[in-house]
Amino acid sequence: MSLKVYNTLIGKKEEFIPIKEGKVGMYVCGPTVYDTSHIGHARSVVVFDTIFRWLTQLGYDVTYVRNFTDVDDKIIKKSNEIGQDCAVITEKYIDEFHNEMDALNVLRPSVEPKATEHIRHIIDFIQMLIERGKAYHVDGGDVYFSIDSFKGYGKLSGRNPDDMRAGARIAVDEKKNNPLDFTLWKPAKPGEPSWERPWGEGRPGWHIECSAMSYEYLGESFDIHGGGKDLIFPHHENEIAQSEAVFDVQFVKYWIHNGFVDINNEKMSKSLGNFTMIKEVLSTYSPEVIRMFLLSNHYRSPIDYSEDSMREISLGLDRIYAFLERLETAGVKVDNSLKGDLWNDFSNAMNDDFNSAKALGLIFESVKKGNRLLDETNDTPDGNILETLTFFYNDIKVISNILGIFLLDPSSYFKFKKDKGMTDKAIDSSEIEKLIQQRADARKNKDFSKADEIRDHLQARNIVLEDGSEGTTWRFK
RNA sequence: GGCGGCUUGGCCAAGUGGUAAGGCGACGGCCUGCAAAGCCGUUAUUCUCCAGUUCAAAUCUGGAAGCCGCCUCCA
Repeated sequence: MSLKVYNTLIGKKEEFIPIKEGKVGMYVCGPTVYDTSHIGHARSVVVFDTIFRWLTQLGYDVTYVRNFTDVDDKIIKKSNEIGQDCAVITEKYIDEFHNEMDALNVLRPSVEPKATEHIRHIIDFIQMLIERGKAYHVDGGDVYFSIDSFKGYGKLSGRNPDDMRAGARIAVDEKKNNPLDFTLWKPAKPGEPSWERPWGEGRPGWHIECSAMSYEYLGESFDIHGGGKDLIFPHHENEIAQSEAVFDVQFVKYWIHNGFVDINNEKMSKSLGNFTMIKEVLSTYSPEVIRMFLLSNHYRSPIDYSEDSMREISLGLDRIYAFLERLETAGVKVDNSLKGDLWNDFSNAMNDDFNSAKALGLIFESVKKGNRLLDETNDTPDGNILETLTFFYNDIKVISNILGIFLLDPSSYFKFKKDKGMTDKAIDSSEIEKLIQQRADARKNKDFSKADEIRDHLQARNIVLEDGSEGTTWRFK
């Protein structure tokens, strides 16, 4: 089965055929680095990371570009507010972004260009647009893209420029030929980051960065351009206009857009004050839980963040790790040469527009089947059953490298959870061990009321005891 | 106002023409001194509603209702 992707440009799934055989050029809009990243940023990055991994798995030589917007009004505003140099701010948030993405198991893209390091290319790009009559500069130093000079404007977002012109929400700017014309270059105020240009000292607009940088690394025409749904208009529409106005060839073949992370079924927004930051989530849940959550819905659908949904995902991840641990205990070994039905089904799911939600369902099915086989053989499988279980184990391991989850050794996964609980709750394990020992003595003497008393006491502190064949262990509720 | 999307069991969710994956929860069982955990089993004749196309529809068409997003910075 070949890869099918949903292309925003045509509004449906189609077969993925790269422009150059065996190679894929992919550009994804990265963050504007002026603030802490939220869980919505994480979704976009994790989704495209998974897509990047899958394309690589399929054997494509992928050049993956994800930019940093490090010159922007919001950065300048922040700089003025806190009295720090823009470069200091952007460096800080780039570091933070990298740390968080590393924690989430996100692979570094092939290139991570910064706008400020490509001003030369941006200026050249604007110059080409002006020369072709697609852009114009006005008194005061602004340079605008002329919407009317590009006939395809609106083809990605399905908008008609004439309809939009009537829209009351677009502020009319006397200097623009058409109210929809957008900024390519804006004049700088004293003290702001700026670069010298024939048409005035200033800085680039947001949209032109991506056209210039994608051209630099991927050329006039490339395979995949991604980003959040909210970027379709105007950002990506404007990128198409800029790039196609200059080169006169199709800019991007496949446009891929991810849905939002909602809070209580609404988009996160400043006005609602419902942002959930990545670092906040990381302080509560393991990175794999977050990653699994982000991949548990189809990438184009909205996904609702809540404590409940995170708890559910966390339990599901425990289930998978418990199965892996059980396989290891039963002596099932990884044999990388084998690929089974699970891998096959998983591949089909990923080839169907990167359906990671379905893929996770398939894994749970295998977990269930595998547990049943282990039950039937009293955890001492051999022959065909051992082979089937080896297939499961192998396939899950290979899949873990695509989804970026359940990569840990099961025992370290469970140990991590416990250690984290102890740190968070400031629990001293030796005290717990002492109580467990007292309870064990009571049980030996058949003094069950005392034993239960100790257990209840610990339970009140969110500590649950588990009596196993090799003694009592404890964990957090 | 223009454009787009969504509505599947108690909750989350996959499923784009062939007769409802999966997770959480709940209930029953195994295990246990009793529990807990783990495992197993059961849990939607039905997919917001109405009409239509079809041998066949959650899936296609038309209409209604509700919800969400974009049109301004936004992943």
